[in-house]
Amino acid sequence: MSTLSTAELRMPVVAASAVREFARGGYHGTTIADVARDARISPAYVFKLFPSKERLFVAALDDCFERILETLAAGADAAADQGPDAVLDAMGGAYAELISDRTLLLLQVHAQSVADIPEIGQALRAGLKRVTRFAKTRSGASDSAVQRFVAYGQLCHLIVTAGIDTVPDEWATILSHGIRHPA
Amino acid sequence: MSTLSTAELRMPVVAASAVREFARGGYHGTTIADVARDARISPAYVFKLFPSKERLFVAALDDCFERILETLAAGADAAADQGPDAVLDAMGGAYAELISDRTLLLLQVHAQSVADIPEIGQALRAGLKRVTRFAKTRSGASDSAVQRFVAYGQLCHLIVTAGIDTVPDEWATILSHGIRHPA
DNA sequence: CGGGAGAGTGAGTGTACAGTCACTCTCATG
DNA sequence: CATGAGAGTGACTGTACACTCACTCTCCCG
Repeated sequence: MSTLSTAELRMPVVAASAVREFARGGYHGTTIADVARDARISPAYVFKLFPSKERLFVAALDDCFERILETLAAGADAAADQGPDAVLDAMGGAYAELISDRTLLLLQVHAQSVADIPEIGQALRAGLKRVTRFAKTRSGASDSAVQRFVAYGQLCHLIVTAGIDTVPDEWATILSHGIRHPA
Repeated sequence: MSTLSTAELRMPVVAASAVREFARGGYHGTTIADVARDARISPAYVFKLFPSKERLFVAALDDCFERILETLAAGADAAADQGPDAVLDAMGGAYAELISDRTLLLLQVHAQSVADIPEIGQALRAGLKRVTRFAKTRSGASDSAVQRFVAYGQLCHLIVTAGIDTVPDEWATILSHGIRHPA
């Protein structure tokens, strides 16, 4: 095989593969070989680009939050009404659409589950910090409205990961009611 | 070593060990040997009591929800004001106290992360069904109040797993404000 | 006392995986 | 064309782990 790329160009591609694969299997349930296969490179080369599995996961998580922030910004900008609550609502809609393919949602849940690994916990907090601050400053909503925004986001994560949206039962509709199409 | 117990008595003890160990390491990050060590039996005997690691995890999760239900019931009974919102609030307080040692909280987060394993997803939904139904019927609160109850519970899980309660920064207080002592 | 049921284990087996290393191949430059 | 920097890999290592099996030991019942 010939030289197709530089390490600088290859890294974000591998990070994107890591997002997909870690979202599918979680940290412990995903192998370097899985990511390498998705990125069409050898497992050995993954270790040339990232020093360890932990750092690869962190790169994936950073990418995940980067995309979320972009989406929230776009959603906020597209809001017809630029009042605080309307902007927050528009962000919620944009987020719901973003995670309709489940990948970024699952990665966050997996990250929560291995947040006791110091570097991962730190990356998770950094991402949440960015999301919280952006939601607050861009919308100008009250602290409690921002808190509610995040809380219902977490509920949405639960609904999708547990497959509650596919349960046609009353308890399931209580939890899912009004949550925007986690299709 | 002598015969100390019957399988029937041993099973719940091992399940309790499984709750502790799986809460610590998650499904993929915990070995049967870890659980066996905690329960002071050999790894081989764990497989005499439970047919597979998956089923052991399910047993742990069932135990976890059993304890949560008991706690919610006790909290509700102890409420001075038996109005719907007051009962729900009392349940929230009891839950906050229950998960102050993080074990049951972490197990739920780990369960969410491996809910794509069919048996585990099923057990998770069964637990959530019990919690949701109990919260609704025992309190008599509105659907949206019950939904809010669960949503803020999930926010609480995020705060604890990500260690947000230890961050002395404004974004962290926005998320943590009013959440009862996740110490 | 003989035997059988059930508690409990030691010693494996097969496999999978994080990380390493010596190596090749390509290409730009002097 | 020589060389060297950097892209990329095959083959390996050491270890860890889910699960199995043949076995022992104890105690109860006839």
